[in-house]
Amino acid sequence: MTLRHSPREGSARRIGGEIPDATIARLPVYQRVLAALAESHVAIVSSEEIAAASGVSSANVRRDLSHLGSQGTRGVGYHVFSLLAHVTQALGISSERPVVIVGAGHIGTALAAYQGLPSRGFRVVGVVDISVDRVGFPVTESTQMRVRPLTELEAIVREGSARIGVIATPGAAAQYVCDRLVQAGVRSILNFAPVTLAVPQDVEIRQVDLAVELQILAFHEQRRTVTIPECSA
Amino acid sequence: MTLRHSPREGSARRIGGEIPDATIARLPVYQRVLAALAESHVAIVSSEEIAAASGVSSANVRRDLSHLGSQGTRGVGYHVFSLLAHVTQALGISSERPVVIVGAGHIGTALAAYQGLPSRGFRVVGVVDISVDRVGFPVTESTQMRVRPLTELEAIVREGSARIGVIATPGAAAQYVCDRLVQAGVRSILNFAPVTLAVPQDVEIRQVDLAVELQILAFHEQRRTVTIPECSA
DNA sequence: CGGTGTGAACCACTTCACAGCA
DNA sequence: TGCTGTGAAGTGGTTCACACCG
Repeated sequence: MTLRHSPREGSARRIGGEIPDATIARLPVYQRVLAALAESHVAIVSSEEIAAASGVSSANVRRDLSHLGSQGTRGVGYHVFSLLAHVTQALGISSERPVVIVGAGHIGTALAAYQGLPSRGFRVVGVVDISVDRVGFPVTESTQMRVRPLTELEAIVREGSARIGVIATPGAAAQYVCDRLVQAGVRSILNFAPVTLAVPQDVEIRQVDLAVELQILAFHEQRRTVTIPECSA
Repeated sequence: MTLRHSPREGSARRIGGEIPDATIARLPVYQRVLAALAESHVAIVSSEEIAAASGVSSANVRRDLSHLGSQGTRGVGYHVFSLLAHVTQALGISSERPVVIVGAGHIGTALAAYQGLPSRGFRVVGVVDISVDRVGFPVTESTQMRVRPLTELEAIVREGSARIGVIATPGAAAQYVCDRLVQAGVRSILNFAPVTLAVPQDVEIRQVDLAVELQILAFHEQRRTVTIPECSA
């Protein structure tokens, strides 16, 4: 799932275009699709094609893109390169965003090893863990980055200017780690631990729980087998 | 993120209570919270308390629970055990759901090793990979389950009666694997590869893209720094 | 033509506010 | 008295349908 924690940042107006949250959640997908098209030297694309490649309705794609004030050509479509630039710009990939990862288990390592991060504007400035079995060892085979001790968390955040943190620890440690991240100045947290975290209002949390995703699938699966699949009139 | 693929299953009515999707996505969270309370031998809980522990408003909790036709006591609260039973029952955890995982990289391994799965009603019946470097080796240190070759995918699905599959492969392989899963009879797929998959209408896909989650955080992060944080009247 | 951009209708979900009951 | 359960109002997002224009 993806809990949205703060119902609506009581203050904090948006910039010009007033982009809805639902649109923002889709922009990265469009970006990926457009990047692939650009790679294939496709110059023009229609909302219908973007829709098909993103699993969204074409009307929704057009609405989303209109929020960026983006410029398609009527009767033709969108210019892939300029649209990609627009989307990328809206997502703010201009600068390199430092990210710190807490927990060098499977998920933490997966994220640290993920090839797609640099191209999306992220740089992992450190992976920390509490276990002596992991500290000092390379994060993955393909990197020379080493896992650092939890004690260095604050130093890593400070030196790397990280404002985004990832919690990939067991549930029991999550709130403690969260507090330390917030204390160190991290403002955005991606939490993989299966617990609800308490944070100050100005810190944003995104929750990803793998078991929850499976449970949602299972629910629909169950319903499908109980319900009559085709029910006309 | 969590793309909802089918805008609304054109057919397929819901059962009695007509439970909304948004509620379903929160039920697993309530389940977790209630299980923890039960563990602590708490007998009664109010919607306010559940709300606090789940990061949801109390009105929303009450509304959600009312969809299950659940029975709280006015002036008192909910009986933890019976409510937990209700929620669990609604999620359909009665039976053990077999799951097959494709890709024994970090994410696939993380899921296979996740302790929380059995208690939520899932059983991993197989982990397959195409790489000779992984096939035959134990999935994790703590299991005797071994990674099996991709060629055995269909056999594993059949023998394990798996109707849920997880794709944890590189993007390039995802559609191919997806086709094979569907062909083998899998009806629900959790996809971690950063691609949009094409599936028949009766197959449900849930998409989890770690980079997308980070990008959404980054967007808000950016906006926060650009916008005036406190803007009264 | 053909595809964008968008008002307007529609829909799903959330929140408010309070009646109703232990 | 206090908390549930729920009509009614509010909010945000999606879809429709078509005017508009290259």
